[in-house]
Amino acid sequence: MSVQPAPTVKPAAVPLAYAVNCGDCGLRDICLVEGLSPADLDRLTGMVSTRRRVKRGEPLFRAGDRFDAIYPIRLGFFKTRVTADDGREQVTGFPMPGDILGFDAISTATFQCDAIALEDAEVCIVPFEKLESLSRDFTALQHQLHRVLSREIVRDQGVMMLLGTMRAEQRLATFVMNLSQRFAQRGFSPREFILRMTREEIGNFLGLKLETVSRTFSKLQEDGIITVDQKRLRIEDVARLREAAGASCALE
Amino acid sequence: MSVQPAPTVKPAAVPLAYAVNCGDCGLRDICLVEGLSPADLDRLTGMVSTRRRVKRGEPLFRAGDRFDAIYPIRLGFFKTRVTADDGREQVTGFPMPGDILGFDAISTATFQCDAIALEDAEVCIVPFEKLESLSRDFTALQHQLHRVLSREIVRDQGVMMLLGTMRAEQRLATFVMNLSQRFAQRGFSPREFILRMTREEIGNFLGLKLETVSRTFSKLQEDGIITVDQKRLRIEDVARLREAAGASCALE
DNA sequence: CGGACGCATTGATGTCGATCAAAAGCGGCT
DNA sequence: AGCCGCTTTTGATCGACATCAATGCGTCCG
Repeated sequence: MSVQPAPTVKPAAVPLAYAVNCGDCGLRDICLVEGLSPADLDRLTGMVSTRRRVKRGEPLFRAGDRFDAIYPIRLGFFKTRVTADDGREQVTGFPMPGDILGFDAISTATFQCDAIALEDAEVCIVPFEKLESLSRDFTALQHQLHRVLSREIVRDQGVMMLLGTMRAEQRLATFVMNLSQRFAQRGFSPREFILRMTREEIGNFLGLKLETVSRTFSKLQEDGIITVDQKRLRIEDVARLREAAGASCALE
Repeated sequence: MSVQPAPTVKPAAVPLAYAVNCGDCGLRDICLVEGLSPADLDRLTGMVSTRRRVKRGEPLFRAGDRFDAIYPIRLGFFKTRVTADDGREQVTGFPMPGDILGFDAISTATFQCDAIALEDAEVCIVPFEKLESLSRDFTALQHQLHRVLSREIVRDQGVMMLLGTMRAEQRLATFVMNLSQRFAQRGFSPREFILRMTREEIGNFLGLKLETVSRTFSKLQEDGIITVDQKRLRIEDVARLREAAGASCALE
């Protein structure tokens, strides 16, 4: 099976690629654009005319790189990863189209994590100075920027909850619920999708070893809650999956 | 011993309390104020004339409360805590003077966590709409707000690294190193301080049980790295503590 | 076609931290 | 002072997940 550029089930109404401006972009409701007037949209679009493609396995940026833009994702999954001095790595998330990369870099003007494309991907380039400048003129954009930054903080709290208080099965169920919801938000099937990341990457994110991820997938499958075949995952019983997740799947 | 309003060792030059404006505040270098001109400071000060005291054990805000201001801490330790539907709790941090509470609330205009005072405390009240408005006029403030939001995201990445990859001793050593550094930044002794939180709260933050925290403190003490007597902690060997922390103590 | 490599699955065993339990220290209150 | 409750410490045991190991499967490539 070849690497697919988008999740299994394509939405009827929302062609993700090839939009030429933010107003037409299928991701407008998720990205920076919410609540902006058409005229405002034109100004925003003018700013993000540049795009960048990233090949599978390659970094969009690395920790230490100089920061000058944030990157809304147009296409493809990424992983973000921080590395400690002694080499320990922690995957901090799996951003997908509509999510925005680079907020960790604002504080020091230097990226603090690596962003690696898990498949061939494409991002918008939003020069941060321009964004700041535009958001001074332009209240709706300012609000939206602050909301998106805050949303990232809330997401991180959810991950802390997961890592700090959940057992393996709950972590994995929460992870699957979260992916499902995010696919749904983007117009894809919440019931069946392709896992873009390896068991090891999932495990690293969830604070588990890859063997535990594999075993736990198998157990959820034995229980009839999901079906997993390699990277293809289907949710068979949403209610019981939610139950297994402990009813708190607020990672995003 | 009674509850002390400030850490053990008082700095000579920086009286924290009783500053009447942001320019005089001992926390200016940590809080929102960095890089602002005197005139700018006056305008900022005008906005935060209100303060609020919070008694030990009481909440400054709770999850679900309506958001309209952020709260730079002037005095006292807090804990922030998120609660899952099923009652699981996760302490997400121990903010201290100079840290700012409430950024999790911007995205939904509703607080997502509880902020509980661990001792009698005092915060500034910064109405968020006014702050946004002022930061539109006022580039340095806008930058600083973005930096502080981003800093919070980076901090959270550090916590994920801790919860996802470290073993108990490493977690606790990292925690102590982090407290030490934050005291140092604020002009207090990095070598000796009072723990404002219980073993249970530490454990909850670090993803450990209180017994494990206690045992691990005892072990670090046996090894001559620290001395702990109830809530009083002294670092005896910074180098070995750093080593035990795995050389990555970047929680803040 | 066949071999090699990366990824996933499954089993056997080990270990760190959780859990259960008891006792002691300290602070607060009457 | 004296009692009570909360916090902390320490010990004994248990269990979930890590670790070590072997095998299988899919894909890529010579």
